Amino acid sequence: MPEGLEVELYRRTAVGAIGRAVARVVVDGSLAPPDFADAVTARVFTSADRVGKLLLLGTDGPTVGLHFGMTGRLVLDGTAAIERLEYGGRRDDERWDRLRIELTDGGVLRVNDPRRWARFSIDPDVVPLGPDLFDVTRAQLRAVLRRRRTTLKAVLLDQHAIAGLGNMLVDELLWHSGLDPRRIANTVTTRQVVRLHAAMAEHLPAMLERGGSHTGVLSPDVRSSRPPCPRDGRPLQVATVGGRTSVWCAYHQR
DNA sequence: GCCCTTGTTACGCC
DNA sequence: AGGCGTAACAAGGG
Repeated sequence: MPEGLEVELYRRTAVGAIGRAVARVVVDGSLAPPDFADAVTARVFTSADRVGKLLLLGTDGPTVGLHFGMTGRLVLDGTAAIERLEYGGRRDDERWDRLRIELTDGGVLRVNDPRRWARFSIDPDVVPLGPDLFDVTRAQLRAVLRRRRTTLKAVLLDQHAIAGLGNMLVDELLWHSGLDPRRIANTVTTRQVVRLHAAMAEHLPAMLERGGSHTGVLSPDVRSSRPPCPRDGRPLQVATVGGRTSVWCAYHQR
């Protein structure tokens, strides 16, 4: 599913639309504001940025916001940013195109989303989002955890706290930093915050290089088949924490 | 054919 | 008041 890493790959694909003009917009009206198509038509793309899971396409007019939900894929000129998306559809079926931005040079920028959880916006408000997963400082991470009395898992999934982490990335980072997802956030020690921040700095870029949030130790097949913990051979636990299925090792994550 | 999956929001509770 | 937990949502796939 598109977490911050996948959306960063989408952003890199979207860079290919910079300098190109929009001829026509076809959009699923239930996923965008009423003025969306008019606001984008005849604009020229000027930039491709990202905050958390939100892709921001600058134009010579407004900024276009694309959010991909759980199964949204970005396709530019027939080339998908990610071919095989975890939990995404098996095919790139035309019926699942929720947004088609046809360019004057014959190219097309599409969002293909089987489950219709993508959302499209004009000049989206990024203020409520926390610091981006790649930019968050150790001090920011510490401050965010300090002021919350809910589970570590819930805080890290909260886009207002840190923008861009999803279920799989959070489990992966907690596994690397030896922290139990059920820990109450404001009981995490400074030393543990340092470990968590170091895990983000090391593993987020590494997973991005490998192709996304499914390339970690707790990969989707590990999550389903549940072998012993690759670190210490103890059984992995599975339970709902922070409202999401969580996988962790009760031996080395405390 | 039931049930799992996810990100976000709405809502009720304490 | 406001933080927290949970249900609901869509729909393909196992």
